[in-house]
Amino acid sequence: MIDLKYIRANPDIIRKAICDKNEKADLDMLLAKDEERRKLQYDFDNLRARQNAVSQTIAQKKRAKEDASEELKEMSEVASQIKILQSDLTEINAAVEELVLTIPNVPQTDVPIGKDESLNEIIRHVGEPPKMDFEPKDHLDIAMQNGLLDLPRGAKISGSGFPIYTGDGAKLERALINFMLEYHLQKHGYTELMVPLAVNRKSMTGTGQLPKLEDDMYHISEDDLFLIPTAEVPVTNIYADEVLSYKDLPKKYVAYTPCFRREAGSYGKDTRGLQRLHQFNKVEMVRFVEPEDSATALEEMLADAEDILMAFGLHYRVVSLCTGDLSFASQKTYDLEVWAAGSGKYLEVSSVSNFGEFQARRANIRYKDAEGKMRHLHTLNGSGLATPRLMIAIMEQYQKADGSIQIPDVLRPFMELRV
RNA sequence: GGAGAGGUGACCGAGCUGGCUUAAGGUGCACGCCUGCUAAGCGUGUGUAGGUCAAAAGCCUACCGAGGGUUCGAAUCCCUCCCUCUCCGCCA
Repeated sequence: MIDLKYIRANPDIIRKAICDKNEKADLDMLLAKDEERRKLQYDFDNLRARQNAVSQTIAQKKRAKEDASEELKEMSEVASQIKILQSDLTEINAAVEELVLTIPNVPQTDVPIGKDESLNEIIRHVGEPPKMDFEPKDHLDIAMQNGLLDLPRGAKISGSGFPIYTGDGAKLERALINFMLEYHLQKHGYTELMVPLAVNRKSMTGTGQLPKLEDDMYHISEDDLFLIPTAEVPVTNIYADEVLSYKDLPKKYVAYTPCFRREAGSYGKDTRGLQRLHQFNKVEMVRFVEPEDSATALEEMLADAEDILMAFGLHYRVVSLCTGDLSFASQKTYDLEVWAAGSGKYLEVSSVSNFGEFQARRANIRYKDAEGKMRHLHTLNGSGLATPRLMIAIMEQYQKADGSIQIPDVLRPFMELRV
């Protein structure tokens, strides 16, 4: 969340951020409630001060066996006033809190302004589309021909968007996950975590999925738990309500998890095969850094994700999201889009974002800097990578004329483990 | 799910027959002093958040797992919930 003091001091910046991000937060209501809150707080504090002072007097008089009935009479009046103020204060604090949580993060100044993805900025292309002397097939056709997927039966047991990977398809999926994990561990210095796949409401609020995206998530009502839409949620929240030392930073974690997304209300578009799923696998990178380091860390994480695509020898492009396409919590985001040769388009396989202190405030993650000052740290995360579209790209970019697939060399050892 | 014990400041830990605790004491940390022997001793300081203020200082308020309640006054009494530990039950 944004610092309330900052909002109060810079309402225009916030107003512009809400507008640029196509959000619908009621800033004026928030400012009015905040004003009201401060008045109440002031009255409450003064009354409390009075009560504390007189209570001391009462205690002294009682000890000296003196009469304190006059003070007691006054205090019974004060106490009832305090009670009223207290409940008003509780109410208004909750209202302010609720409103603050609807204020989106402020985009960085170098983020292109635009209302939707059509105004995203393509930063660069890397590699070349493979040259083929035959008509490339679509990944679903390739997968069917090679027996890698069974989507109808996935749909039967769960619903559409829940894929079954079969035989070598399952093995390839597992190889991708293992390769990416090991790559980030060995070459990029991350620490691996295995984390819960169901998290509570507090965690979802901490990273910013709630309250906005509740309808997009699978919810276990009996226990009020949510299936994670990304490992970002459990991993970022591991330090919620904690105070770290600057000596502990930066922290770099990588975690593989399945991800679950209801994506309420989105049908039809780009849903063929593995393009858009309710359950998919993803290797996620998360960093906790000092504020001064987050801009650099973002570029590093982008490079970490790109390394995977380059290791696979895939053609892709790097996109900087415009304000309208930025997520609620993000200050700046790069997407990596990989070339799907069969369908002739670029597919998003990674999103790398800097959240500044936005998530750290929400989740209450702080650290003591070298001067001993308590500060909110910065969080970042990036997919490294999501597997379904990566697999699409591998199938489509590495297909041969006969419909078979030539697995990238770096994956071979992961496909051929022997027991 | 059942029974018992417990959750106190960065950490350990006292207080828990309500007011003389602005949460004792210790460890750690910071600064200073002392000392020739790989360290110890002594002294001082040491949280977070909100408010007030142009700002700082100062002052006020809140915070002893969370939320309610009783009371003039709650770390301390009562209720609900969460979590941890031990034992039992159930289960991969």
